[in-house]
Formats: sequence, structure tokens, C-alpha cells
Amino acid sequence: MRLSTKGRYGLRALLDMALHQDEGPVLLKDIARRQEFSLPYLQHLIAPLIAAGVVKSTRGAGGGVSLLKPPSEIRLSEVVQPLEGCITPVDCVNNPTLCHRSAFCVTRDIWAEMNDAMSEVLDSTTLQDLIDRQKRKGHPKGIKKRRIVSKASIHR
Amino acid sequence: MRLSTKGRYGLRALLDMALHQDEGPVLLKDIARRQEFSLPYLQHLIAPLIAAGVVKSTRGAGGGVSLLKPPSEIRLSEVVQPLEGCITPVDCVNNPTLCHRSAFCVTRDIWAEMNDAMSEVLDSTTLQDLIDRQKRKGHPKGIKKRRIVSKASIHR
DNA sequence: CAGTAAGTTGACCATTTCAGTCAACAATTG
DNA sequence: CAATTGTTGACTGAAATGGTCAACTTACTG
Repeated sequence: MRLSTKGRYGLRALLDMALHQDEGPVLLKDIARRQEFSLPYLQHLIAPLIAAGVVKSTRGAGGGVSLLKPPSEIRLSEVVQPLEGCITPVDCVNNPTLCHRSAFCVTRDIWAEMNDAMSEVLDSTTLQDLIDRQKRKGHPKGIKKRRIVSKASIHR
Repeated sequence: MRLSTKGRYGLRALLDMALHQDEGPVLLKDIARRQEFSLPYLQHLIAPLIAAGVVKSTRGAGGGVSLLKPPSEIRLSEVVQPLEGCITPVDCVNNPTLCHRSAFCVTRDIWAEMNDAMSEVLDSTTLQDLIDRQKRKGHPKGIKKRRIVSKASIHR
């Protein structure tokens, strides 16, 4: 039941973006440095978010990425979905025809309940909520200065 | 975020067992046939449930598997956990030291909320609840008679 | 217009996990 | 002893995961 790094890193990237966008488009390079994952990988996380209409990119010098909507209008489900695909625990929940047992399968009902419970969290939380929480916690802008980080550090 | 077949098939196997245990120990062979997955695979699903103390097995002729507790005392979390391991979306939720960002990471808080939401469903539902639902739905004992099933049928 | 700074895209790769089979074995019954 | 039934571990093919790298496009700067 693990989320992949796409969803996890992608959401962190978006939060980082939100926390820095007052300074204009945010450089992928800076997000990667602050969030401590590689730029090449980050590039692949951004693409689906652009396709989903959550993020806009500007090329060329002075370019970068920025949010297309105010953070209060971005639900986490809008972010996680493009990155992870549907988050359902079992495919038959959304696609009953996958299994001929669906109609009378009660375990499927349970997976549907789990699905609803997870969706509820992601639907009811916005990027703004994350920003607010971050500000209460400190480190409001993440790690800003370049730091020497050992290669062995775990990015999980 | 998919559950593996272990958790899904395992829970179905347990429900099947519960629905048939009035007739004494249930044969793995029969569970496999009714639930439409292979016996060799089912054998591997039973082992963790025995280790977890949910299921008891009897070898030899007339043997089979049976529940160690009444269905009303078996929470789904007790079944899913041994099969899937911890169901958390991200490891750092249960093990903050995995990532040095844990202390100030707000995305981690969200994954923790998702974790709680999922756990709540599995903790608050018992095998008896599944039995009751199944009886209301019909097919109370699953598919009993041997049926010819095409190889192409999808077991998802 | 040249040069450089960005983001974009697709090819590629190593490792791990998943889903499952198979065969040898242990225990129980009759 | 023979038949039945569960137990265990080795093994395997396919797919997903978690990346890297290089070529390309676009845009700004001087």
C-alpha cells in the first residue's frame, strides 16, 4: 500500500513552489536542491502536473514553474491523482467489470470504504492548508541555503 | 497505492473459511476452487495467517484450516497486517528516523492522516461484519458447485 | 544574431516487488 | 503402509519503481 516517490516528491515539490512563488517563477533546480532530490527526476514529476493544469512553466532564462491557481483552490487530490493515478486499493472498486464477482463480493465493499476514507483526506485538504501548517511548524521555506549533503543520506 | 493480491485473496480466503467452518476444518483445495485462485498460491497466503494466530491448521486426512477465534473477534486489520505488512502509505509515518525532514515535514502529516483513515476502516470492521453483509447480499457461501471457468477469466 | 539559461521529452537501465509454480517434505488418518 | 492434507523453500517471468542521460525546444540577454 505504499505511495510511490512520484506522489511524495511531487507534493513536496508543489509545496516548495507555493512557498517561493512570491519571487516569481521557481527554478526546478532550486526545488530539487531544497527538497533534496535529483533535478532529472524532478523534471519527470513536473510533466504530469503541467498536463493536469496545476502548474505552468516558462522556458528560457528567467523561466521556471509556477502555480496556475491560488493554493487554496488546489486540493491534494488534484496533485496526487496525476502523479499516482487513481489511488484506489483495488482496481475493481472503480471498474466492477474487471471481476465477475464484483456484484456479490463483500471484500470489495471494504476496499471501497478504504478508498473513500483516503479520498476524503486528499479532497478535503488544500495546498493552502499545507502552507499554513508549515508556517506553524517553522522551516517555513524549507532549507534555503545550499548545504553539503552526504550521498548516503536517505531521501525517504 | 494498490493492495497486493496477498491481502485481497487472503481476506477472501478467510471469509470463505468463516462461511464454511460449521462443516469442520475447511480444505484449502475447496477454498481455492470456490474463490477461483490457485491452490499453490493459497498455500502461501495461509502461512502468515497461521503465524498471526488467526487460523489453525490440521494436517492429514480429514484435516484443513479453521478459525482460532469467533469471526466477531477478528478485526480486518489483524488479517491484512500479516499479509501486507504495515499498510502505511509512506514508511516515515511509522519510522520518523528514516528521513531527517520528518520533524518539520507537513506532507508527512498528510500521509499520517491517510494512514489513520485507512486503519480506522480495518480496525472497525470484523470478519463477522463481512459475513453479515454477505448474507444480506446472497451468494452466502460463495460459489459452491464446481464450475468450468475459462483460463482467460480475470481474477482481480 | 549568438550565446546561454531554462524547461521537455524520450530512451535507457538496474533493482526490487509481485504473482505464481513446483517439488520435496511432514504429519495425520485409517 | 497408503492416502490425504498442510508446510516450506527454491525458483521464475513479468512488471513496476526509481532513477540517469542526452538531445531538443523555447526564450531571454547583450
